[in-house]
Amino acid sequence: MIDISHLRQEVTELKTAIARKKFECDLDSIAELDRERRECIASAEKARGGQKAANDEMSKLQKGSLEFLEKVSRMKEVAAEVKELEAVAKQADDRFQEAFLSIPNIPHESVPDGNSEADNQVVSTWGEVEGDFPHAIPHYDIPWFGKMIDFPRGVKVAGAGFPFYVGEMSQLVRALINFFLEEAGTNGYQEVHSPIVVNAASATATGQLPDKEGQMYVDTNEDIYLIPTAEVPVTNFFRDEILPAEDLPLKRVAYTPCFRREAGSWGKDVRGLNRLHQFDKVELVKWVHPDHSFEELESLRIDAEGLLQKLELPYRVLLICSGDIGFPHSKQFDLEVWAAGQKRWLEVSSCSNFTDFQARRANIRFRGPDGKPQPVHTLNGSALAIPRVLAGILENHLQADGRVKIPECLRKWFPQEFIGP
RNA sequence: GGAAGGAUGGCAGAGUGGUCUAAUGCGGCGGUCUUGAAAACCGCUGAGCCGGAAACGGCUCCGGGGGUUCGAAUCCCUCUCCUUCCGCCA
Repeated sequence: MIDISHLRQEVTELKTAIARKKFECDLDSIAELDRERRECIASAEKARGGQKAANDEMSKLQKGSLEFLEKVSRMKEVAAEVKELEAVAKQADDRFQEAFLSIPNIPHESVPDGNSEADNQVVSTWGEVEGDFPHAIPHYDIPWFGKMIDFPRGVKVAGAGFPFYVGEMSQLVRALINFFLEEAGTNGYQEVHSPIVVNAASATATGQLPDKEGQMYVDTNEDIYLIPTAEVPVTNFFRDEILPAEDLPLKRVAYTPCFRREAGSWGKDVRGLNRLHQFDKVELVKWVHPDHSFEELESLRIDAEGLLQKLELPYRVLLICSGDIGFPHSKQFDLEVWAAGQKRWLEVSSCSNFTDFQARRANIRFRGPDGKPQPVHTLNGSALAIPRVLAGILENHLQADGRVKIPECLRKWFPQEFIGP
């Protein structure tokens, strides 16, 4: 949800900004709905005020008196009128709110123009990208891959996209989770262990509903959703709260499984670990003062990048263009690992500043210097998504003897130097 | 799953149809007094929306939604959540 003053006072600027996102959105008629709504509310409140004043007088009259009875019959009309005007006002308000909620967040001025992912900018690259990897093969073609990550049994037990990680591979997953959590702790993020289901209110606050309903697994009996990312429960931790200004910035990290139906992407890049219905991810979330959110986005991205560097994985940083950025995002960086075997980039992290967009929906505020509550800015970033990092490790660290070298930083939780036959 | 009782301001807790613009207490903020502090005393004390340049004024909010009534924190329906007891259980 954007700041309504943009709609009232800077429609032209707002139009330009929204147009950059390639969203269809009729701001003129939404502004008109706002005017209608305010008119209706004003007349309903006026009528209601009159009714209240009359009621105060009535309370001073003798209950059964002639004057009282006269007044009752007169007030019946007023009551009906108030009811009618209030209904009209509520209708106008609902119409406006629904339309208003459909306005996407404003892209930051530093976000480049563009129509699609083809226009995303490569900000930087790190490591031996597209270098000399004589043994490189796609991770799913490594001879022992199927033994350690069992897809057929996952299909039998759950369905496609729900593999088992077996033995040393399971330990490696656990090592990655521990490594990510511990690094985040060092960087000042407090660890939380979160619910992995959320209610509709939470999913609406972060923007999954109504926009991406089809992407989530839902239990209609309980009206709860399996989370597509820890962003949803963790951001909602402070929903409907006013945070002490001195607590900002607040930083949290959570490991959770994530569930995505991936409807509509059937058959697209789904081999091996590239795209799963359930995967593990460590997520960073920040609530910050509005003045510092874009600096906080930089440090968030640097926190995520540090992990890839310690894992010795070549990667690039993409600045997502205005046409490819998400509905609630103001600015977004993606981190992509170079998968040397598949010879393609795999997205392992998305770091975003939502400015006040989620905070307004979620009603997360802090007290400004004037004592008035105002929305915080929220940010989050994967650090990192485990299966694709695993794919990166398998493809980039594969040795001539068919084993895979495990990065030094994981040694604490995974004592062996190699994994494989 | 069964039964009963609850949900009121930052917290505790009154209020069962008409100055409730919600008592009282605690906490918090400001002031008086004091060398300073404490105590005591005095004052203030939430959120949203509408109008307004502002000062300020109005409307809404007593878990959510709906209803009854001229009038609802208060009565009715419904949903959610909490507590206690019983049952089952990691």
